Amino acid sequence: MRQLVLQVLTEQKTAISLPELEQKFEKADKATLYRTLKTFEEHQLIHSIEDGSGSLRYALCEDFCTCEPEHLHVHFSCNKCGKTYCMKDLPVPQPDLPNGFEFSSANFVVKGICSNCKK
Amino acid sequence: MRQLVLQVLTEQKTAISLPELEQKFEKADKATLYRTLKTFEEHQLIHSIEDGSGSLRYALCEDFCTCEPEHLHVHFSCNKCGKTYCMKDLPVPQPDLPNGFEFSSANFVVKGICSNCKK
DNA sequence: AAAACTTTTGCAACCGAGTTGCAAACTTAC
DNA sequence: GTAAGTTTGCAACTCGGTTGCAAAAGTTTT
Repeated sequence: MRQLVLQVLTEQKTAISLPELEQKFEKADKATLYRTLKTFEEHQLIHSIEDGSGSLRYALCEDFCTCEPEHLHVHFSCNKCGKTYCMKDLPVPQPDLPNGFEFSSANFVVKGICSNCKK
Repeated sequence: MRQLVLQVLTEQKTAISLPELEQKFEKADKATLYRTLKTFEEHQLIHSIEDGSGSLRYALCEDFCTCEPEHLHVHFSCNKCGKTYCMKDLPVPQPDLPNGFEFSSANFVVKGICSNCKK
């Protein structure tokens, strides 16, 4: 099962949500897929994005990604097709927080129209 | 009802979620509060933040806020107390998107420990 | 002030994403 | 082959959000 999920993930060009993953299989149980994603995430194989669609989306991490703040990248969520892209070349800036606030992670999602829908 | 909700909102130092708002009242119905927030949001009195807590949070907009991209600010979500702060002084940077991608909005949430929990 | 109409509210039901307990199926080790 | 550990599937449940509908409250018209 995990191997199959991994395969689907590698084939994806955009981040996938649990419900979408369910549909890809029709056979596997939601709970299994859910736990698979959690396991992958724990082992830093994938990262999760809160794109505001109501469901978390997941995408493969880069090789050697340690999921540290410096490695975070911007995500783009298309208002039209709903796809969520990993902008791996766009690092998340670390803003100057006020005194006493400690940065540990960040979620930066840009919304708009993707190049595919724009055409 | 709306007046009461507005009052609660002005008293808040951090963004509030629908379930939290419900608790503040004990009397009013979820649906009423829900619709109130939606109405406020439509009229750009408040803005919503997806802080990844599983529930949307709302906070009052600044006077004359038009909710345009340039007016967006960073939000900070504390991992300890769960509060979500509006960093009104920190504008959301507009990253250089690849060709064909059109920016329309953004959600930038920094996570970590807030100054209050740090003490 | 009553009638007609509009708006707001409360209830109940529902949906969808995520999550968990538990027992069955499967692996691996001995 | 049996015991121990792991993975899977089912079912049930939680929780935030959302909607239809009818009652209540508020407005306007006459």
